[in-house]
Amino acid sequence: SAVSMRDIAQQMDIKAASLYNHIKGKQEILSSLVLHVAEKFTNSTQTITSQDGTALQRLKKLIEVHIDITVHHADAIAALNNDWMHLDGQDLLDFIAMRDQYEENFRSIIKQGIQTQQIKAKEPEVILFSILSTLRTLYLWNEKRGKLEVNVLKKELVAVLISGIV
Amino acid sequence: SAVSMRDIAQQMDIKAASLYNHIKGKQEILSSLVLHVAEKFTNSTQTITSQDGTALQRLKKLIEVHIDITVHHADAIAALNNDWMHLDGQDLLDFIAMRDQYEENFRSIIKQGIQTQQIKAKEPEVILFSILSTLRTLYLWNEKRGKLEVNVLKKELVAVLISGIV
DNA sequence: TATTGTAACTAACAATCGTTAGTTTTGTAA
DNA sequence: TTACAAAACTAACGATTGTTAGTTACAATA
Repeated sequence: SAVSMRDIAQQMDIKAASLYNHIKGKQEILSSLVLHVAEKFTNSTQTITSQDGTALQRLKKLIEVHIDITVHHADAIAALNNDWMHLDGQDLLDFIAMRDQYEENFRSIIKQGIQTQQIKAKEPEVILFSILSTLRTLYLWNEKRGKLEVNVLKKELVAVLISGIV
Repeated sequence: SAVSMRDIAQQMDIKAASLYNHIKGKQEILSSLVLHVAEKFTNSTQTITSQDGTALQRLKKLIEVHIDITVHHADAIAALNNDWMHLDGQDLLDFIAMRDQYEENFRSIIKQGIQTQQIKAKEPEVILFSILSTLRTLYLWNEKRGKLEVNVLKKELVAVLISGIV
């Protein structure tokens, strides 16, 4: 609601009513933005989970893929993070299902790592939350900052999230 | 804008107009929520920065204090995280000044740690961003989850953020 | 040249927003 | 019992919202 249809139209140098020649309504803008990237995230974890590798290799890959998607879809991710709860009907249900699946895949990789003793036996939820929080906020920080080169960013962030800072 | 004055009034079992016997307007609700906790955060970093101790001791203390404030002011922190940009006039300027000061204190502790070699020589901004993202999102996760006991939460989170997970 | 589909436009709608004015109820102190 | 202040109420305001109806401009195709 922070952006009106008239705001959007103005940015496109047309009138608000003209938007309706192209889209069904405001909700469609939101859902096409959000569901599109949500699928990307969910599909990528699904792929990684189904491939083989140690938990740590998978976790590293997961972080790198998340960074890639973030860098290439910063705007849509802003919508996803802040406005997913304003999706309606089936769109909302679909989003929640995808988010749950994404988190569940993430969680299972962490648990696998704890079981094989590659990861220290901490509360898995604390680890999951800590990593996910950082990744989900990356879109904000990446444009504010002087934009590190993507590969440098990956390397540094993987190191900090996995090995800590000491 | 996701919450109307009529919504707020309904939760209080009064009519919207009656709110104006107690407050000046909607903006006052926002600013009193946000500025109050913002001061808490900024004051606490200021105190820690002025006390002595190694960088790592300070960093640990900083994380613990942030967790304390979060647990005790979850609702106001939701407003701070999501709606600080809707503050107006001097309130907005004050908030930004406090936020900048908070981050600057955080940053200087990290840099101090790198200089004394207590902290690995990574990009300080990546470390700052990673820790702050996690702390800022804690309010969301803390109510969703089964609420770990505060001291357990502190111990686990400090360990994950500082020592990593391997 | 005539036709047709795309995409712009103006004007207006019903709903909702924050807020104000003016009035009534309620509880406490004199 | 009276007086007064606090806090509730009703009703309405002007502005803004998403959306629709109806119309016009324009480019490509037959």
